[in-house]
Amino acid sequence: MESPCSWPENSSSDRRKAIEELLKGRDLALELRRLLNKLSSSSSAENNNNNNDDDDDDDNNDGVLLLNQDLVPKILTSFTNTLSILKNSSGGGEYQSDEVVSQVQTNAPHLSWDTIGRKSEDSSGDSCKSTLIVKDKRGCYKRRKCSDSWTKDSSTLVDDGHAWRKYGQKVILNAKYPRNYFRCTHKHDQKCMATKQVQRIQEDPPLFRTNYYGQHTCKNLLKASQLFMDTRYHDNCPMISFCDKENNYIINNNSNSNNPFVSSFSSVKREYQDEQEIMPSHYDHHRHDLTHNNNQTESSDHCYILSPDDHHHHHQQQHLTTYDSGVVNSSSLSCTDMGVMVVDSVDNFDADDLFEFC
DNA sequence: TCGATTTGACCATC
DNA sequence: GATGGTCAAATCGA
Repeated sequence: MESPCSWPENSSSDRRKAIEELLKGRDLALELRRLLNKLSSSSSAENNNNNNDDDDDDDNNDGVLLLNQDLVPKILTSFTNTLSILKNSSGGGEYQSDEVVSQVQTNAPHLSWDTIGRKSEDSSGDSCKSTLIVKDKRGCYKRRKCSDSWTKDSSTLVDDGHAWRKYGQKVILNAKYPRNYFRCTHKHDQKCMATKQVQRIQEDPPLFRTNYYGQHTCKNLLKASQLFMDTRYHDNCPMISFCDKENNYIINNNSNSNNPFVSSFSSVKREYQDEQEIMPSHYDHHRHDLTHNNNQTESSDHCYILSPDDHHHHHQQQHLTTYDSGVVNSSSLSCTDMGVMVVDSVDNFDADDLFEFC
């Protein structure tokens, strides 16, 4: 199996920077945990005594102030920097979290799109005869030879933040699973010609290959990576989503219509629905996450699931269940008003594990 | 009713 | 002729 970690040789400094940022983030998270534990203990003590102790209030206020003004921004900055480094190291593509990405920027004939939305090739070579395509001929197209394309291999079907619409499915010769064809939802309204093909290529462990063709030109809904980053701007966001090795995003189930995440996710959700047919079991897995089913016992690497009903229990220790190679581990996390979760077992965090995801 | 999916047909490329 | 990519009518579902 192809190694999921593929840092370019010239990005060793990026890797080092990323490690430094992650270590910094870990230290800050530990500090945050310490503060939260302090707040939690003083809060519970206050409840037990039922006294209005001014000193305790001051301590809590100071702690919250410190969280708001110092630790949380630092932690967010640390992870933001790390993601930025990873993004830059990924060859100019969008932030890739866990998939194997092989960008294929070939020196191929430049693909252009004709006025009727069908692509044609600009080529001076004799072998690439440019042909005019008549729209009213059904199925008329130029077979894709090469283009601005890249490939992702992933163990799960991941949300790339774009709205896709399935337009075809094809049984491929010598392939066990059919290939699914997706185009950008905004193909017609914004002339966005990005497409992708998703095909399951391996049964166990499940592996999916997604080929992307063309760049999005649409002003799409928020991309997944942006969504993650933007959580810092939503003071009321009940959680920060950690993306695990399987890219099982933890989704806020709070139906807040003002949250662009919610509205934008609907389109992605449809994609998952579609891709259920590609990998029903993993789609179920996604669905489990989306519905925050904590009773899940199905194995999945490092799957963090949060009980949906707990996210508004501020300053309260919450239970985080991790599934690691079939062994259910438990660690605790803290959730604050700022929507920050801290994995209690951060000591076990290995930065190299993260790099394997890149 | 409208948007998304399914699926057979069509056509370019190999 | 085989194969793969796309279209679009039919169908589905919210």
